[in-house]
Amino acid sequence: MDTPEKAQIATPISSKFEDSPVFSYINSLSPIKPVKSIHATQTFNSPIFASPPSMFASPHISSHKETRSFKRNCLTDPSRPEFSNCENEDNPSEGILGADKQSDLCTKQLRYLSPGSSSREIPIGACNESSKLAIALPKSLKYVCGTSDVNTLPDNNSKAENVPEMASTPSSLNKFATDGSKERFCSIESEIKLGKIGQIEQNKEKLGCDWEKLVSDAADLLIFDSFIIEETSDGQVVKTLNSETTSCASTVLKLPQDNNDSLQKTHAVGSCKEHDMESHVSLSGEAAKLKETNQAPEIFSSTLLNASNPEVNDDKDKCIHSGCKPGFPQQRSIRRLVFEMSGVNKRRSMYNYNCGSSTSLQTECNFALNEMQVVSPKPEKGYSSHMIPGIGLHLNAFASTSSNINRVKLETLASGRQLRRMPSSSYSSDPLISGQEGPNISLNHNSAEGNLSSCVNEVQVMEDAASAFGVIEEFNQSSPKKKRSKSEQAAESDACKRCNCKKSKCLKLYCECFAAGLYCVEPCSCQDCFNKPTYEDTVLETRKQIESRNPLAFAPKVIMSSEPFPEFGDESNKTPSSARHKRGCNCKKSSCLKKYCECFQGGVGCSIGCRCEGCKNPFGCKYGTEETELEMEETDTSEVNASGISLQNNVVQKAEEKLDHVLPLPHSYEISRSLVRLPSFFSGKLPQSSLFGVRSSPHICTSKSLKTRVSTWPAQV
DNA sequence: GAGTTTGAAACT
DNA sequence: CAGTTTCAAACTC
Repeated sequence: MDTPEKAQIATPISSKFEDSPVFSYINSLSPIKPVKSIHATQTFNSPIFASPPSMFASPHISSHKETRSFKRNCLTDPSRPEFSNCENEDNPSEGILGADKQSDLCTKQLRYLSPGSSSREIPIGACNESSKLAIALPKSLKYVCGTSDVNTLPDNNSKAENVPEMASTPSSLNKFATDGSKERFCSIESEIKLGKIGQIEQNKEKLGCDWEKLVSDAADLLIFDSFIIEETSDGQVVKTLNSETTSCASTVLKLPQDNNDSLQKTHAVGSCKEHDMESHVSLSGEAAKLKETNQAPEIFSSTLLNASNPEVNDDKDKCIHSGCKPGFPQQRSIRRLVFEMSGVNKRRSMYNYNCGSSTSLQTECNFALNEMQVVSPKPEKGYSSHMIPGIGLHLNAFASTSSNINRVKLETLASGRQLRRMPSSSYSSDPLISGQEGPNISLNHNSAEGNLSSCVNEVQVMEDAASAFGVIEEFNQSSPKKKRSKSEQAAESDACKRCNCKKSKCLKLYCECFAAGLYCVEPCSCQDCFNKPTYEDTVLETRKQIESRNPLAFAPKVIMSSEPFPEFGDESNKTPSSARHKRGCNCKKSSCLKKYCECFQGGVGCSIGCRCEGCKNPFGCKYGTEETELEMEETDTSEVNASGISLQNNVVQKAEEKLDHVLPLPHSYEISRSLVRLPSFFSGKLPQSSLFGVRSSPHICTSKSLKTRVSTWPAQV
């Protein structure tokens, strides 16, 4: 079920690679060349990854991590097409684990490796230390390939002990044998690195088939690491990284069948575990991988659950969210899991859509977001609770992107204000959500032209919207500080509050929680709720149905338009950005001035896509500047209530003021302003670092956060 | 807190 | 696709 995509992607690339003149040329070259070519390939494959020189090491690395997962998904490392195929990987394990475990095994492996991936992060330090890693890792990796090959073909004996059936296995291995390019690389590298890799070899032999299976992932991982190192390295920590990687991998290998144990053990590995957050990121990355690989959602979910829970528990104390109750973090994790699981399915569908067109932007964004979201096992500061209903978790995920984590931290450091705005700054551990994530973000930025950038924009939009709401909120409050803090408190206390469904059983889009891909939790006052882990199957099934009906049902409702809305004048930019509601509103009586209006609720202007009547959306009237202005005048002379048109004038202005206030950094300041004033300009063109580094706040991006901020003010309006 | 309004979601 | 119904959030009192 999962292989098709991979196969499709991997095979073509592989053949391409082999057929290309470059390939033959490489073959004729010295052993070292191939390595470089591989690197080049990776680099080439990861145009998205091409992260701009980052000022901070950690973000940089993070981006790579994310990149890696992405690479797997979209680009499929040409160097490992054979490996990419789960079937092939699993085959070797069949004898040991059984067919039913195959998918599980893949998943596990990915997961296991994820901790190892954390080692990548460790390498941050290591990276700095060693410049050779880039080479060493790939080599070791290659070596692995070679090994597997060797083991499979000539040296079955060694494995036979542990894995008698292995000998027959390896269609994948056979592939290796036949695949000259790969094999050659592997063998060559093996020869070169043989001395250094003795350790690995030993492990390999011990591990047997498992090793082979892991190799693919490990290879990817290692290569990735090397890649990272290559960029950042200048030292000689090659061994360190190898050892780390090895240890991680070995750990993984040793505990392939026991998810829980393996996970824990993996974390136990010092090198792998250095940072919980890091681990989370890795985990998320792996999760994304799994999704991409179409691994069984259940497996993933369960695994993730197991894996995440412990950490979540650890984070219990960290849950500073006022609304959070003891144990709530767990719930949140569960909720998130739901989303993740569903996200898997979603992603599949979405992924297909990505290839499409109209929805590609959104889809990809969602995709990325989903990944991020998935990864967010560590709801550090009540992020999940900050989701904005209707806007979609995707954004949330995006906000909480693992990549963001790093950046967010940096941001926090840069300006304390961020803390207030983004209490979840640390939450960053969350995914892609971050929205799919720091690294991802980097990727996004790098591929500025890509849809991902749009995703970023989306996030930004949400941020702006949130800010705008905050502005409105402040604007409407007589004693800003006091009331505001009050409202914020209320909002935060409400952050964990979710739905209030009575008849829908929380299995329809009416339900905020369900729509957001979350399980209902304690704060919900729903009745007869089925949106609980207990009814996981039902939830997933329902989601499926809804998605089958409308693939974008769970997609973000507010999307960033890469192109400004021509129909709008410059003033249309009253919207923080060129974001628009994906489907448009249909307001008739609210004049798009109340939260009944999804556009208004999302902090975006109405577009021609809206069927609203008498639109007065302060964020941008669908009729355009002229009409908006006209209406403003009319309202001015007539009955502009506090919430009405007056807001239109004030929203942008206040937003800017607030932004000024909020963003102490001149740089961010300028960006913010430009975002507000020049959506078209900003869309996809702002420097990544600017957008995400300064302004990307998971908190803001979360639908809940937005909601939270907004929740108090409409009434006041 | 109860009741009303509103528009999205769901249904036909 | 349009019309109607259902639903829950937003809003008012």
